[in-house]
Amino acid sequence: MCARFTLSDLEDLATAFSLLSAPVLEPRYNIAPSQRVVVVGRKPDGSGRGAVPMSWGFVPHWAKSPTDGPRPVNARAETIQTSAPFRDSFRSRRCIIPADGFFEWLKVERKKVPYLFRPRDGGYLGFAGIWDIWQSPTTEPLYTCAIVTVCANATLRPYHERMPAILSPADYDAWLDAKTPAHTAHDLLRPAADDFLQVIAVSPAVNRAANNTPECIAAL
DNA sequence: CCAGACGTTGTT
DNA sequence: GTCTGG
DNA sequence: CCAGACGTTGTT
DNA sequence: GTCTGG
Repeated sequence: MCARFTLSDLEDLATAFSLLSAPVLEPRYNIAPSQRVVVVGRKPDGSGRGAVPMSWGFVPHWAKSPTDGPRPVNARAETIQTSAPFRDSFRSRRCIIPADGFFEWLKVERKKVPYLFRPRDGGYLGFAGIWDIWQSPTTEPLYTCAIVTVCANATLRPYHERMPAILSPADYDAWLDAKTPAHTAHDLLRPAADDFLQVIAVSPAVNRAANNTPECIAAL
């Protein structure tokens, strides 16, 4: 789940995440794997939050190359503390990936019909994420991230078994703080409340990753 | 000991 | 069918 | 996630 | 990097 999302309403991004600025100037209606995403983290000196662009699709720091092996866009909460690629990042490189909605598909008569899920009352989603740096002697460091998934809630269940872990704003600091104990951080990974998200049928325009227009998030 | 795998989703 | 790129 | 490409030999 | 299988 969550292999496509949107970040279109930039007006309040900075205030929603206590950022002085965000590395995004253009709205994004159709964010797909391998593309650049905004990642919110704690500044190294601990003085609040910062936003950094990263590539969506996790590459562990020990990978032989970024193209050797899969680049998962999701990490299962159930196994994130023990899986080899993810466990170090879960301990010390947690982040929040802002969105204003995400997409799922239903297969209807062999066609993929997309739906947009977003907060019923508007505002942002903060996906729980993890990140890592991959480096080689001859290239720039590659920053990558993945979105943590949990079981679907009642809203998602007809569409998919999994959903992104959506943090409540009150938990942002604890999630980002590398000093937060792993079991405490893990307790923050829960399905959203059943009444939190609304479902909106949208145009198949979103199916093509190259389509990055408001049509992708407009209700049919 | 070294060599090789390590991750996700969906679909069947 | 399966892998890669977006 | 979906969309799109995927291969060879020989010859230029 | 670290763990598993041979």
